Amino acid sequence: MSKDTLPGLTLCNNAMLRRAARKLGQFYDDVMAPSGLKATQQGLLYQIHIGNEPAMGAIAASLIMDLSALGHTLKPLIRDGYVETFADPDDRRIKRVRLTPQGLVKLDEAMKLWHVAQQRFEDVAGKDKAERLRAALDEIAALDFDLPPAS
Amino acid sequence: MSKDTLPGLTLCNNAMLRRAARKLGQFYDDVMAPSGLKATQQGLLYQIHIGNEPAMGAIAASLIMDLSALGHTLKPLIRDGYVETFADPDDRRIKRVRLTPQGLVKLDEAMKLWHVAQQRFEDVAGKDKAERLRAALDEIAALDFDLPPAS
DNA sequence: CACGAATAGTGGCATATGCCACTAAATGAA
DNA sequence: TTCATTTAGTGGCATATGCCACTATTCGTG
Repeated sequence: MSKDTLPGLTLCNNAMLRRAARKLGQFYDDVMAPSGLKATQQGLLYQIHIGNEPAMGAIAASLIMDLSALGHTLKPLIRDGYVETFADPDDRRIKRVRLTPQGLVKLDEAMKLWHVAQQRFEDVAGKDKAERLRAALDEIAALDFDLPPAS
Repeated sequence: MSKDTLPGLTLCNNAMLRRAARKLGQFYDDVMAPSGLKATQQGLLYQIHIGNEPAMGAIAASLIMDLSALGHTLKPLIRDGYVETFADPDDRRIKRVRLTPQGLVKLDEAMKLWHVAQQRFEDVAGKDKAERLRAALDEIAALDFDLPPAS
């Protein structure tokens, strides 16, 4: 195939996903900036909030995030006093996570901005389209790419 | 709203996008691992390849990526000898990028793996669904979130 | 009970991305 | 031509994510 007629990056599912994620991330981050939180941090605080003092592993699993990545991401939030951790009394391997009172206040503040971004997105993209998109993304997150065992 | 009935993260467009991106990224990275390249790097090499010695700004724009982020991402590829840069003779502010011969070889190798991942994804997700998804993601990338000027 | 296997996290290292302040180069207007 | 402005990148700093090797616990079994 000649270079001039090569298909663009529009063909790679992964590349398109990342590109859209950068775009949307920049927008949400922008709107949330006044709170001092990135959209990812707001999302993480929210996830912790709706969980029942979730274990790190549980959070990582629901966000489809590497456990160590979660640990790293949590650090600035702990440092800033929004989140605290404690060992599960029944299984000391397990570390549970919860919001501090300040974390709760900050989350409230951030959620207001999140609503603005979310609303703006749905206004621009269309509510139906947004909903269908989220459903499609949720499906992808649930896919199983494992090849069946060779035997 | 009570904590028990709070909606999950399934409602945030941005969070869902990032979550799906992590999932798919892990899969593509996994398949491409034998080449020593991450999916992002393969995508970047490809983008450079199909461009005509593109300027950094042009690459950043088409990937919707911050210019400085592109610079950072390029560094390991330059260090490993896959990519080289040179100043545009007509405008020395502009830095153009091209693959080295080794970069071209590496890209070929990576593309073979990319095809495997891409094919597997489409087998599992469905070809139609994948195509519709990419189209939706492309639309998002093209959206304009700016509010009309206040005046 | 003793010990090997499985589970949950941590820390180090590397890439992915962004923002901001700063520099170099090109441009346009006085 | 001169100088303010705009354009294109760079470097530093910070977060986002992942993998791997390693430690601490718990569990299951002989």
